[in-house]
Amino acid sequence: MDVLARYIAQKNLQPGDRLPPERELTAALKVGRSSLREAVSQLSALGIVEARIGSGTYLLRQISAETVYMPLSLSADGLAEALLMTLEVRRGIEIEASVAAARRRTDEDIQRMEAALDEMERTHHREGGSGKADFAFHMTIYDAAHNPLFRQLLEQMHDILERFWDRPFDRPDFAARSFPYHRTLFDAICAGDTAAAAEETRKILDVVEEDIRNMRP
Amino acid sequence: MDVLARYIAQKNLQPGDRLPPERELTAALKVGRSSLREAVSQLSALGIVEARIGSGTYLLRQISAETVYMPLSLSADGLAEALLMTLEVRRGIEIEASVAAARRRTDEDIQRMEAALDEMERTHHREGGSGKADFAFHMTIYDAAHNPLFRQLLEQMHDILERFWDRPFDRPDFAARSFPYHRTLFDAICAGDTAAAAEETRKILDVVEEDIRNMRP
DNA sequence: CGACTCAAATTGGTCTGACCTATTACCAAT
DNA sequence: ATTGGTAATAGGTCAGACCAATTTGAGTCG
Repeated sequence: MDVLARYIAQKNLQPGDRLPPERELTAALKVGRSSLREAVSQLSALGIVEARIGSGTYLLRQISAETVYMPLSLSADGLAEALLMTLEVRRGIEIEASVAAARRRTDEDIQRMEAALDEMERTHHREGGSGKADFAFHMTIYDAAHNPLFRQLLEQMHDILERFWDRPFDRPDFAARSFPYHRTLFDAICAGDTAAAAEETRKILDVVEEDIRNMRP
Repeated sequence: MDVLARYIAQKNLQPGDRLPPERELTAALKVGRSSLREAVSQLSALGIVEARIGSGTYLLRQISAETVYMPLSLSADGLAEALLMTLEVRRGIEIEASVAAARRRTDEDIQRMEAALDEMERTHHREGGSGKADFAFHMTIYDAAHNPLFRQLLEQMHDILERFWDRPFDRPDFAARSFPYHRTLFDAICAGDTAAAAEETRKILDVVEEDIRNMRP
């Protein structure tokens, strides 16, 4: 796997790029196809690469020689319980992300966040719910924190939750009461007010938690 | 990989147990050896399993049918940067864990936490450093939060970081200044004072962050 | 000229069987 | 009881064949 990763890094492949076919890689790296496939298989398990049958193997995330891999495995029984448990963890991470964003946001970050917030408010007034626009706004906050782990963790937690609970974030009224706090959170981050940023984030997630509890049968 | 994972879960294998040899597994799961090896390879990349040549393949962490895998990859310039990034995330999670512990700790939790704290203080006065006992105390807090995700996440983050930085948590003076805050954190959790628990946790991690920054070349 | 069809080439996925090397287990000699 | 060496065991690698899904492109029809 290290040899393959080094090859990818050295060729300077970008996310979306296609790797050479396996039979070519075996020649280039001078290994048998089984070994090569095990390496690809590992990168695939780590979410670095995606193999599409008949098409090719594609790079999903950029890697370098210094890339550190941090595979986590989580188990919980019961969907609603699992959701509430992950929400609790998410609250901690999300608050810290907001604090970091308030501390490190650049002017560019502010522009991106405001654009996403405007888009979200438009969608909200037009369709009632926010859904994807809401998530997009939060993503701009993670990016403003300038720590890639925030985005990776929260993005993947979001993905996983969405897979288990049928469209919880697309319901028109879901977490609607959290709507006004998004603007106040944005203001706090702009002002560099870490305490207020933490507080507004907590308010948003409290609404989400309440709504999840109410949705539970 | 799913088939293999299901097999392990169904056989109720525990961490440390040895899996059947590959040639037997191929028969049991009715797949070729290459496919089986790719699955093992993936579990190995995810840190679930460890293959030791000539000896066998061993289970490292328990898995179940509902286990979700969340592989993260972090590219930073240098290990210290990576450590600081993960520390920032860890701070968020750890604070939330302390808050949850202050809210939900039982009498049993308090007993376990106090025992671990006493042990840690003894070790500290005897050897100067705390090391494993420190981590053991924090683990009792995660358990007192009564949300298994906290322990799983923080335990794994700890493991992974330890692999990359040579014994950072065993240095005699590392994070020594955080020592008194452990007792105050324990008191806050006992008293159910969530705000104080958050504050003391933050103090501990601030010391850790400072020490990491100072250790940097 | 454009859209559709279908066959060939490409590409990842699987299986088999062979051989290598490190580890472990066992048994005989001391 | 200890030691030494040998055989069995187990993971690691390689080669070659075949399968199935996708992509490509030539040819055909409207």
